[in-house]
Amino acid sequence: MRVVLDIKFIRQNPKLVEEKAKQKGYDVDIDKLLKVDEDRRKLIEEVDKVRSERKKAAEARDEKKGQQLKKELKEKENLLEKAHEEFYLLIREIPNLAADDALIGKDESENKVVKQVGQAKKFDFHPRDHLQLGTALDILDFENGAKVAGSGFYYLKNEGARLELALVNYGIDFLIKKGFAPVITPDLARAKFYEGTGYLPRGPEAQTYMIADSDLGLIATAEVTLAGLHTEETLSEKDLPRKYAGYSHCFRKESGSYGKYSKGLYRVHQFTKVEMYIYCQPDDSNKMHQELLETEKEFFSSLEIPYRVVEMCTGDLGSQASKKFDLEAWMPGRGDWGEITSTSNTTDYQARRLNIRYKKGNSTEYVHTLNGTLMATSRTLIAILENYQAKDGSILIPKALQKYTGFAKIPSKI
RNA sequence: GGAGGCGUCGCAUAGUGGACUAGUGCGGUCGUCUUGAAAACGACUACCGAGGAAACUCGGUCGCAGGUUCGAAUCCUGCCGCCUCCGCCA
Repeated sequence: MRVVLDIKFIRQNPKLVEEKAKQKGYDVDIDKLLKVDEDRRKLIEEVDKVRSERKKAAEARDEKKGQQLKKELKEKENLLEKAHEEFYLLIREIPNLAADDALIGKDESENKVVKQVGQAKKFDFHPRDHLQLGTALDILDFENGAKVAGSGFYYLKNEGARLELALVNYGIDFLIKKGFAPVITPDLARAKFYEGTGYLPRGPEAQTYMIADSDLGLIATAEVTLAGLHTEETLSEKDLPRKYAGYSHCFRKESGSYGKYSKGLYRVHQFTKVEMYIYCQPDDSNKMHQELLETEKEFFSSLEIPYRVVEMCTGDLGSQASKKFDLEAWMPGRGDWGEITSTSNTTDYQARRLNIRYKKGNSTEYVHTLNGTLMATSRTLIAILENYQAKDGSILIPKALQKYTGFAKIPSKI
């Protein structure tokens, strides 16, 4: 595991790092970190010195001295290893710095709606929720999903299945036109890629399904596999930015999530997602983040689904992000807005942990990485079914999507 | 799933316990020569860490992690990956 923030930067700006972490709601002990860092560096010097002596003794074929140095080295190396462990334990807890222009706030209640596109749709009848609609139309089947895989799993059937495929195809085409390279990623990844992207694959809070007797987990987002794509690589300046449109299934435990807002497709254990992921030069990442947000907006505008843009405040950024925006679509079934996309600028946080760099002139630097949801099929289906429903329970298909579905309407069966 | 082989610097290859301070070729960069270019010749050509204002010094890295040894690219164990053959199978 590599460092999260540059330790040299932390040494030089301890107050700033502490304050920025506090804005995110992280209580970090910088003094302890710096103390451990100092001890660690002292031990490195000592170990290097003994190794240097060992080398000389070996060259002189001095067995007696060599044996003695070997013992000494072992002791010092053990101390150093302990110091390293302690150091990494502390430094990995330090969150990425929020951007200087990030919205300050303590939790999600202080997030801010920065834009709204379209109006919360009004119906001249009482709108049904997607679960009622989908079940009645025989396109969505949670009952058999539960029978076969458990609560939170579902079957998409008939026009439902075709709708998901159409959304994926539309999404991928949409991104290809914007210069993204389409990629189908593995749906499983080794634990180090979860850690590298800033997710915890194990532990009580973990969202990830791990495969028993292995180091593999089912991915919760293609962000993990798309970041893994260039792990341990040094890219060249001329192939940046790299933009990927990743297609994958996503698996989430969602343990402890209940309530009316978790109903139906809103919170499920498996869904399909088209994810955008960008590697770029540090100077470009703000611009790229805006592009990701604009792309998400354009996509949902094209589907004519009402949405609003929410800027996350520092308390809701998580460890990885320096800045983050969500799109929330109008969901008539619940009569409220619900999250459908999220885009983060993770600056060099993931790049440091996964060692993804690029050559800039003579020097080698960490890239910046960004991610954004183009579209998760489950929640997009909610928005389409609920916003496009007619009084008789039939569903109109958004115009932009008709070319991909091959039908313009799901006829009522009510 | 079974058997065997392999993993060395951007690429190709040498190296099988101490002179490896990892050699050589190709590629690349710079220079000399040239009106210009080519050729030829010469130099340089990986990454990480610690110290230092810097020049630089020291340490580590031969797929990854351990081990044996005064000393490991080289020997041993585990893991990862690749190749060949067999079996099975969409």
